[in-house]
Amino acid sequence: MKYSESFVPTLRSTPAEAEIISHQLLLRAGFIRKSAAGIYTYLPLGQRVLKKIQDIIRDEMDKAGGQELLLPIIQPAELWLETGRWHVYGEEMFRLKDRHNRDFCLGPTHEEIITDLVRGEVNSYRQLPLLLYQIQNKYRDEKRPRFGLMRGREFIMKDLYSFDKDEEGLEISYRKMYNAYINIFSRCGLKFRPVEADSGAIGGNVSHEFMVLAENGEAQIVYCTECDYAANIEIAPCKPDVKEKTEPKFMEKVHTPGAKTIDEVADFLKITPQDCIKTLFYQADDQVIAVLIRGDRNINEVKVQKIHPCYNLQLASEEVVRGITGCNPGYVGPVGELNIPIYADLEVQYLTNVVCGANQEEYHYVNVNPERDFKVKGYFDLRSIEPGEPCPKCGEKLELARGIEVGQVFKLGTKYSQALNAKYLDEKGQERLMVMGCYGIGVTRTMAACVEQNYDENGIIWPKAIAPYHVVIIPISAKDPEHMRIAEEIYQKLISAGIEAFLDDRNERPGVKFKDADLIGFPVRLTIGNKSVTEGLVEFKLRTEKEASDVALNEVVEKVIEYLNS
RNA sequence: CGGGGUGUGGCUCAGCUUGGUAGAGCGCUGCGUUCGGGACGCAGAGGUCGCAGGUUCAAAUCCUGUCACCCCGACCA
Repeated sequence: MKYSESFVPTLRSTPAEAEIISHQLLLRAGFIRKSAAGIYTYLPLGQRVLKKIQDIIRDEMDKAGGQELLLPIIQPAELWLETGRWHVYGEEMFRLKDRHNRDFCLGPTHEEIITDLVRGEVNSYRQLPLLLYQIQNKYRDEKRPRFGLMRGREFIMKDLYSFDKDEEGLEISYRKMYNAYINIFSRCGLKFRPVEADSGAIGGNVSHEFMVLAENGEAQIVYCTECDYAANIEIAPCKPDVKEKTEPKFMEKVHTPGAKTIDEVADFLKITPQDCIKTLFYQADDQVIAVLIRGDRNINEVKVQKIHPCYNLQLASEEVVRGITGCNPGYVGPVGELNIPIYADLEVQYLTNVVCGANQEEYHYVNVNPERDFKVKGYFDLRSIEPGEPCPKCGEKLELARGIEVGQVFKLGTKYSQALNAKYLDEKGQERLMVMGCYGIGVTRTMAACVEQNYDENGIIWPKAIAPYHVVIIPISAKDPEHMRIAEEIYQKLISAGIEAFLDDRNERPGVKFKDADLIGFPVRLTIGNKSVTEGLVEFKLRTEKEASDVALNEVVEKVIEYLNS
């Protein structure tokens, strides 16, 4: 492609709407443009990158036995009513009606539609296992689309669904996908980590997320410095810090004016947050529950939701807390009759003579002892793990990192085959439910994640495998016929050799061309200048390197190929 | 959905407090000088100031409503 004939609108200044680096650079370098909040147009360069990612995905899916198909975006409400998700999905779903007033939605995911397909066509164990996938747009009316491609309302996703006879079959399919994902993200040139994950609303019990490591990733993960253990912080199990019980003392009510937070209370009473019980009230659908945790710990809401299943869990409003306790949330505690379920973190049971709110404005209790002074529904692992704690697998130290979730694999089991009655006849003529798995990759998010991980102050640094073009050729002066002739010659040679070359033939000053080349992030840059004319040398520079080197004209193609294959 | 903020040429922004009929830089067009890291000069093109209503002789500016977009929180690939 020649720059003069291309549609690559680069921007000098960063559009005000872009906050994170991938959004800024993809806009500036002419890869994407926004159409509406969370909805983007992929310009030619962006589309090229997406296609490369998709091609890698296709290759690995096919190798793992997947078959590509294409499911509809517009899906009938009936299927979603059958699984109950028409209501569960709520506001997140884009809904529409046809002219006959029938309900449809834009598919946020495709479990329903694929299970419907398979239940109609597959009825014998001979037809299983089946691995079907698509690369398709997904629609989710996010409460808050943000960060450019990271959280869009329309995005491209690869989703594969596995249908197996039984759990053993599912295990095999799951392994295949897990390994395929490792291949895919490795080939994309990403630094990533598979981690154990929560299966969330999609359902199932076993799940892994694939996290691209990036400083401003939204997800927090912990990983072991010794073994291969890694998990989303949401599910990493915590061992309680067991403390020796001391002699219980008399519980007393003390005046603690203005001390509402744990830190303020600890400060006021000259104790540490570890000597406090933090009491939080949660709205769990239409019920209110209380959760107790040691003062220095953080509650993990995913874990709370596991032991108290509900659709929606959020901190209760101040009014609700007042309604139950009669006081400000800063002075609440488990002592006394709350008449709501109280759950406590495992560590709470080891506390003796600690402090908690007295359910009275400006008062706390001291020398509170669990079981003696209050009862709970049970002790569970309800907190978030912290860096430095022991690995649940080997006991060594855990470290914390941030990541961008680009893929997730789930064992669904029979959740959808049950709801949609997807059955087959086994060898004995017995009717059995298919056992399913689903496996997603956010294609557009992967592109953004890649930029988050590969950039410098001048622009994007694309990994070779997914760069929109391999090489940019810059003739220093478009007016110098010799520069142009040599540039054109190299351009043609590269193309003949199957290399994706981009010739910057614009009549611009060299600085402009260098800036754009860096911004766009071509892995290799070839500069043709006077030295090319007089000495037959071309400047060869890698986007990842600071320094350039001179290469003889007739060795350039070879050198490029050598680098691209390395 | 709660909280905060912003809408003025393609992009970044000033003007708004104190109403008087729209500006700068970048980008774009033409000519000239330049030419190895976002050049310079001259001459141009381009804006119903998000939209609707109101106040006023007069509204980008004041008032009301509305829409869009961005950021922070709770949910997700």
